Amino acid sequence: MPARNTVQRSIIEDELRRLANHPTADEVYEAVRAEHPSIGKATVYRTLNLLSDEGEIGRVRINNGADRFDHQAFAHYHVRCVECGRVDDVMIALLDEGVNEAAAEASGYQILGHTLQFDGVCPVCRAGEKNDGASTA
Amino acid sequence: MPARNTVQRSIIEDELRRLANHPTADEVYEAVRAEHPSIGKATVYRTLNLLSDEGEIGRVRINNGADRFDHQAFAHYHVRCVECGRVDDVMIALLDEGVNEAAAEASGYQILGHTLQFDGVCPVCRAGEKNDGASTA
DNA sequence: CTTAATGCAAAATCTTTGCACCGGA
DNA sequence: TCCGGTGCAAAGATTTTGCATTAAG
Repeated sequence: MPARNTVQRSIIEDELRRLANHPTADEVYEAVRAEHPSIGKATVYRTLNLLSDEGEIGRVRINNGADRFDHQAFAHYHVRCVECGRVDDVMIALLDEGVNEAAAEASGYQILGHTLQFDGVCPVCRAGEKNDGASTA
Repeated sequence: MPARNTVQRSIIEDELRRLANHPTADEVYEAVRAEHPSIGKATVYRTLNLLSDEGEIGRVRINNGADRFDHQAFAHYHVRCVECGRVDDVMIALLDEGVNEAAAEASGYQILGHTLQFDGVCPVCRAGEKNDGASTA
């Protein structure tokens, strides 16, 4: 396959693992640039795309705009805070295969997989709005 | 509740219902503009956002770029064709509430809801690539 | 009459691409 | 050597915003 083992590539992969959470491509870029100012944004985007295509890393598409990348390649679910936009892992059992089969029957599609994303309020934001109502930033 | 009942608003809502499928904001805009050339793109985007915030319509975020809007407000799932990008409804039973509860426990979030999106190949695209050779990795 | 909603275009986001040069295998 | 990778900036795609004007209530 492709993949030439460049320095940039491991730097980016490293940084992603270090950020550990679910950074956007731009956040990875900023982090990388902090230590290696000469690395270009395009390289970060290209590399992240490459890695996720290869299955080395995961990509989480969130309702808030930017894609986020996940250092964990194996399938798992995510939850997004509707208040602050943070994204965390949801380590619950994967849905039964029967769900995919039911979807195939209901839609006529050949189902390749699924994505389950939860929406909620993270512990921090819950604490911050003890009261309720008006979400003031 | 809607704030002000403008003509544009019902035109846009109407058009969305007529398109029926899962058009992007831009597709709605084009359709609306065909009959009402004076309506601006920003109004379409603003109205679509407004309606989905109000829960009048649904919003589906897809992996291929633009958001799509759904004239059906009630919760249901979607499948996206990885070949052509088409989006269709998947009318299967909603996941058990237990899933949300499990997610809440696993993440510490207060879970408000979830989104389940399937990826697959639509009937049309499957027909177009008859020979598959079972090489689906 | 009041003021939210509209329309237009410019601005803001996020991501990809063209091109010349560089470095890994 | 050879050609994919890189860096830079400009181009693309999508969505939002500022502001004067219009129209709903």
